[in-house]
Order: sequence, then structure tokens, then C-alpha cells
Amino acid sequence: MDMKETEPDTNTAMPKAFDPKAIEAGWYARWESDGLFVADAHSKKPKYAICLPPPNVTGELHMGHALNHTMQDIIARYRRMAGYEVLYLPGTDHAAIATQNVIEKQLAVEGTTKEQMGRPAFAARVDQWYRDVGATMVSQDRILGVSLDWSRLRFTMDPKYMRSVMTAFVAFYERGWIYRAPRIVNWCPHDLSAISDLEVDWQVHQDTLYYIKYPVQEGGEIIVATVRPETMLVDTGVAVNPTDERYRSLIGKTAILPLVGRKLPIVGDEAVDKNFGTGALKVTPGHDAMDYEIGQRHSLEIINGMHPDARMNVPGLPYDRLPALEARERVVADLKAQGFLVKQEPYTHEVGHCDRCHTVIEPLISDQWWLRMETMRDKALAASAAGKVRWHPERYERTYLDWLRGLRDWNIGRQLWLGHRVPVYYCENGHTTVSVEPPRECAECGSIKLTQDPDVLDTWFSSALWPFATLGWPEETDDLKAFYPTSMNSTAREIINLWVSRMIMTGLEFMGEVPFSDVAIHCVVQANDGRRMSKSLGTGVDPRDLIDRYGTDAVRAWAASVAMSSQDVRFDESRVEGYRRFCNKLWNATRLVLSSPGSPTAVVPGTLEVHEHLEDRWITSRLMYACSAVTAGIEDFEFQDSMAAAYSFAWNELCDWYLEAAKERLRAGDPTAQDVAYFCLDTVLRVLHPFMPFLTEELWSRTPGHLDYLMLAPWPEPDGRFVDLDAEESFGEVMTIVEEVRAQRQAAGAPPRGGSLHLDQPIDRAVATLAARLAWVELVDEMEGGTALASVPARVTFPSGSGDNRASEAKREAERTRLKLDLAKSEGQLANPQFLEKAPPEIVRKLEDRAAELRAAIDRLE
RNA sequence: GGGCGGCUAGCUCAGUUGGAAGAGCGCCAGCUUGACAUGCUGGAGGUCGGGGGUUCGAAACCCUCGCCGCCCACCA
Repeated sequence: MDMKETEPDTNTAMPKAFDPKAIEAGWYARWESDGLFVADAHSKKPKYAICLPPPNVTGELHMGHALNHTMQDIIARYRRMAGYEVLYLPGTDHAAIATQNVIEKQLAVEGTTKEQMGRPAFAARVDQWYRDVGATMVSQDRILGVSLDWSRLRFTMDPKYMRSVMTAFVAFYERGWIYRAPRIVNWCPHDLSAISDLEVDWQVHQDTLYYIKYPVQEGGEIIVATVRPETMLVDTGVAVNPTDERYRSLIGKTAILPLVGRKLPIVGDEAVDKNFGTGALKVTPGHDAMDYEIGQRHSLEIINGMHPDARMNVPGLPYDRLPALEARERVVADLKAQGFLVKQEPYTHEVGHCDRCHTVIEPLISDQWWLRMETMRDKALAASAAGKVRWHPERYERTYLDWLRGLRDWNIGRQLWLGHRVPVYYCENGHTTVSVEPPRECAECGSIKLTQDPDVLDTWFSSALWPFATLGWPEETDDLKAFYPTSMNSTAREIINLWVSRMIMTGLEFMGEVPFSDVAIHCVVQANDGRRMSKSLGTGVDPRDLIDRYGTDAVRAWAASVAMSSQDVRFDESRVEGYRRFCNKLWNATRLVLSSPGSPTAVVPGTLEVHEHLEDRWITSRLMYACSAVTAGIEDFEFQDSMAAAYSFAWNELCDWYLEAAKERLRAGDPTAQDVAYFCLDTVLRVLHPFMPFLTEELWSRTPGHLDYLMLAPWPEPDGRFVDLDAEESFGEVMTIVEEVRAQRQAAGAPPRGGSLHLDQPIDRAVATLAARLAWVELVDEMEGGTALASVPARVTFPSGSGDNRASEAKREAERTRLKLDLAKSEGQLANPQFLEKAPPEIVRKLEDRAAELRAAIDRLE
């Protein structure tokens, strides 16, 4: 924007328009350098703690971060103002598998691979990345105005944090919950690692279902169906449902595997679905989880038919070392040639992909580290039953509990190049030593020739410890004592099970208490066409672009207004723009009040008597309402309600009505008007500060008597003395009259100001004078003709057009029709005896009042 | 396969115990009104996804169907 447009006004020294860029960085730097974000573990105040969900150090702040960090910062700032000692702790996550993939992609662009670089060079590259990108992500939260305690910045690969991770591993190991065992796992052929069930991304595939004939040794044949014919090469059985009449006689017989010749026992197993395919299942225990279990039940042989890179491992067969898909084609061709392929049909199903590199997952047998979850699961279930964790919205508690109830052992080992190495050491004599610090010698035989297990831990293993590892656990630090359990956690619903559930379990296990009492799940922002926001689809919106164009406060206000409002929301830029206008509106409202002459009489706004003027009584009453509504919205995690209440108060009540009503008094330096205006501004800036920290701090600093920070100002408590329902009712009448006169004026084509209002019957004098003033008409004692109003017994005339031209008459006619229609509806309902009998009396009375008003209005118009 | 959420004005969304349908944007008309044209004023626009039911009364509660989206799940 051209700065010339915003030249200072001589009266106020405030530019005409709010320019976010001019103030944001300055305020953040001042808050930070004055230590306003730093928590004091020794404070006597009640504590409120939030550990920022550590963003993966894989890139940049996205929309999810913007929503989540805004939400948390709203709460952190609110709690500080409300008298709490707030710890809002930042950090980042090394995100082993995700980071490895990001860096591998960069290497590919550079024409190299991590294998070519070797481990040490790759590790150095990763360290450099963590330093650079970690710094970038920190700066992004500063731009967002997030009041994080940077003195306590944590990283999951920090030496202290690693010690926490090792301690947890050893503790689990010593409880006997960690074990190593071969099982079917989700194997990613690209990352050459196992991943957990939760890291598998299921995608719909259009595939082919092949029906293959297996001859039976004792005579006849059995036909099986499969989408992965290449796996038949390592089939070790055929299964049918024991209740299936078609196949019952075959159980116990032997099938001959085509192309291979292996003898396959035919077994009966309940797991087989009679209605799928032919009802007969080829059993491949080495490459399918269900087959593995069937195999276990019937002691079938397990053959591993695949190398880690998804090439076939079938020595002696022509398919050996072929990639799975090529092998599939060859197998199908050979089956067809030899007459074993009965038929093939299109088949739609879901196929697991690695959620980080999107490679198709191959289920295969692998020796892995497992963590038993039973005890922790039971403690977590008990904690929920005891109401220790409140979910917002509540329905997500069930999502969490359902998953928890079906929980199985967690595969915590990964075969990646980066991450926390498993603290397990082997000696040359085959002994195992598990210890937090690298041991000097074998615990059993004293051998000093030790090698560490090559596996690293699942990233989520370390994230699971976040709420207490960041506070120093296992040391009994002051922070840990002061701030654990923390108060709230908020995140995206997709990691409820991956992360939130595991924090609850480890928190209960190691700290004996749930890690936080509230969990808030924010919505997902979709692209404006309803698709997922993603960089690769080109549907992403970068929060920094928005901040650039609309300012941080507008983006935060928007984030607050959508984050908890529903499950998903489509991105609508016009809403962000709307909040930018709101910022500007507040800016100019402040400018108006500041331009009133003299200095405010009241040192503390809101301390003068406000009885004299109706508008003063009204706006202060509305202020109390708005103030309570904003507070309730934050307390209830319904930030959209807070924003709506503050917005409509500030714009539709304070600016549209109060400032218009009090403008002349302000210009005249009326102390009460100034007091009320400053009171409203002061309060609304306070309650908006958590949502729009920069603008509110700037405006507050410009209003008289504010040398300190708004950020440190107390949260306003509604004062019952200002609640004035009579004033609200009277002012409501003013608004009705003013709006009707305005409408009549426009219908008459009259100029914006001028004209007369005559009361045919007396009404409240204060209402009449205020209404006349706001409607720009003169209250007169005598009047000939004129246009009758429906809302009050009064007539109005305007300078030119005099209120009786055709447009005006048409409008009056339409109004009469509408009123009559309404009256007919009301009377109809009042004529219904069942309504009179069964509806609550106050509802009946309300309707009667309304009918009476309608009749009066119709009379006036006729 | 199970579960959850959504379907309200042209668009994006509010509507908390059932008691006269709302906002922002867009649209139309009028305003260089001494805070703001990032503004002000007036206005048009909705049988609240379809169909049943409960009730004096349903956008809201129940049933059912239809789309859209998400989560969970070892049916080849």
C-alpha cells in the first residue's frame, strides 16, 4: 500500500487506515524482550500449561498449524490475563520417517542417494536440516504472534530429551513389556522399514481378482481367488470354512500348488468367508496377516517369498528377484498357459500405502520390537471412566476409546537411518544389555565387544513422552513439579490415536496422572472446492500469504472463528478479508474516540455515573453481555462464539449505534461520553486481545493512561451494576423507530437528512429525542399530513417528496400486507384451543402481545 | 464392514435445553454524512437434502433414504 494514503491525521496522529505490517513485528519483539512469554515455575499463581504439539521439522507452517497455534495462544493469553502463571512451551519433532523422506527427495533432485553418501554424511545433512528448518519454523510462530516461551524450546533429538526416551524404553523393558518377535508387519519397500498400523494410508485401487485352480491330490480340484497371484508361489495351505458344505469333504486332503508343485494341506477355518470369491482361500502365512493367523492355528509352514525391496525371493523359480508386479504378470501368464487360470474379474478394494512415501505396503514377516499395551490401555480406560480427560467436542472421546479397546501390541522399531537408536546392546557371546547410557561391558559376561541394535524407535514413541519429557523427566525438575499435569492439548483429529492416546498412556504410566485435562480437536480446513489442502494438489493455502495480505490479527480472528465450529470447513478468503475490515473498524473507532477534545476525566474508565443518557446506559449494559459471552466462548472451547460476540458488539452496537449517538457529546468533550467510550474500548480491546493481539495492544497503548502492556492487563469481569434491561428495551425502541424512518426516507427519495417527526401520542421522551436525532429528523409539535409509522404512533415528513409519492405508498402497502399476514398467523394459532391449553403460559402471552402490537401497527398505517 | 460429521439465502457458514429463519461475502438502489468508501443507509434473496413420524408447535427430537467428507477395520 502507498504510505501517502495513510498520512497522519492532525488531530489524532493516527493514520487513517490500520496497517498491520507497521506494528506487528515491533510488538512481538517488545513482548519477547521484556520476558512476557517466560513462565515462572516458582510463581504463587495457579498454573496453566500447554505444551505446543511439536511440529515435524519437515517444512513449513501450514493451515493446520495456524489454526492450532492460534487456538492455544488464545487460551494462553486469556489465562495470563485471568491471573494464571502460564507455561506455553514450544518445540519441534525430529519426525524420523517424514524427515528422512523429505531429505531423500532433495538428494534425488541433487542426483544422489543416502546410500551413495553413506551414513555419516547423511547424518550431517540431517543435522544441518534440523538447525535450518527448525529456525524457520520458530520464526513462523513469531509471525503468528504466538506467545511461546522460547527460553524453553525443546527438540525431540536434544540430548536431554533423548535421555527421557531411553529412560522410558528401559523402564518398559524392565517391566517386561518390550520384546522382540517375528510377526507380519506393514513393510515399506521404499523406506526399508516396518511401520505401524496407524501409519498405513489406505487407498482405493482398481485391481483384478484372479480365480486359480489348484488340483487336489486325492482327486478333483479347488478354486481360490486372489488379487495378488504372485504370492501363491509361497502358499503353504488352502483354507475353507468348516461349515461350508461345498468343501467339507476336502478338509484334510492335499492340494497341489500350480507352477511350484508344493503340497498344500486343506484346512477348515472359521475366518474364511464363504461368500467371498469361491469360498476357498489360498493361505500365504508369510505375506498376509489373516493368513498368518490361519497358518498359526493349523501349523502351516511360513515361507518368506519377498526381499525387503519387494522383489520376489523364490530361489529356483523363474520369478526369483522380479519386482512383485512383474512377477504377477509372469505368474498370471504361466497360469493361463497351463490352464490353471479359471477367470479374472475387475475388483475394487483398498490397498495400504506408506503414509510418508506412499509406496504400496507389503505385509511380510519381520523380526521387530514390540511394546505390550494392556496395562497402559487399562489405565487409560480407567482414567476416562473417571472423567480425567475432557474432550472438545465430546464425540471424539468415543473415537479414542473405541480404538483403545481394540489396542494391540505396538511395533516400536523402525529400520530407518535417523531417529532414536534402540538402547539395546549385544555382546559377542549373544547376551543382551539394555541401558540408558551406552554400557561399557556386557551386563552378563563382562565382554567389552558390544554392538548396538541397529533399529531406531518409532517417532511417536518419543512424541508420546512430550508433556513430561519437555519438563525434564526423569529428573524431578521445578518445571515438572510446577507444570505437570499440563492443562490442555489441542491437535488435528488424525493424530488422536497416533499421539494423544499415547501421551495419555505414558503420562499415566510414568507420572501417575493424565498429561492434560482438556483435549481440543480442531477442524480441517479444506480447499474452497472441498478437496484436501495439499501442496501436491496445488490446493494449499500458505498462512504466511494470508498474513501478508490481511495481517496476522485478521488471520487469527478467522482461525478462531472456524477452528472449533465444525468438523471441516471450506476455505473462504472473504472471511479473512472480513476480519481485516474489522481490524480497520476498531482502529477507526479508537481514532474517533481519541479525537475528542480534552483529557478523559475518569482515570479508570467506567467509573463515572452513566444514568443520564439512554445510550450510555444501553451500551454499558451490552458491554457486560459481550464480555461474558467472549469469556464463555473461550472457557467452552467455542472460540467462534467469542469472536461473534466481540464482533457484533464492537461493530453493530458500539460503532453503528453508540458512537453515532454519542458523537456530538464526544466532540464537545463531554466527560461521561468519553468515560463510557473509553470504557467500552478498553474492555473490548482486552477481551479481543487473545484473538487479535497486535491490533489490540497497539490501540490500547494509544488510549490514555496505558503505559503497561495490554497483554498483562487483567481480564475484565462483568459488573452487574451496568446491566440495565430497561435501557436495552428503550434503546431497542429507538432502533426500531430510526430504522423505520430511514426506510421511509429512502422510499420517499428524500435527502439523507432533514424532515420532521411528530408524535401523535406521547412516548418516552428520551426514546423520542434520541430516535429523532439519529434519524436526522426534527421533533415537532404540529404537523399536517405526513407518513404514519408502524412502530410508534407518529408521523414523519421529509423535505422533498414529502412522504407521499408512489414508491413510499407502495412500500407502506407492502408493509401493511406483511403485518396482516403475520397477524393472521398469530391469530390462527391463538384460535387453536390445543395451543392455549398445552403451550406454556408465557409463550401464549408473548403471542398475544405480539398480536396486539400488530393490530396497533396496522391501525397506524391505516 | 463398523462408526462419526455435514447437507440452512448465489457462495462460505452461525443457529446451546423444540416456541415468530441469521451473519459475512456477493447482488440491487442510494450516500465525497467531520472515525472508517477496508465506510454508511435501505433492499432483494431461504417450502432449513428427500420422505415419514412424535408434538398445540420441528431447521432442531425419532425413523428412513440420498448424496459429500472423515476415522476405524487382518475378507482373500
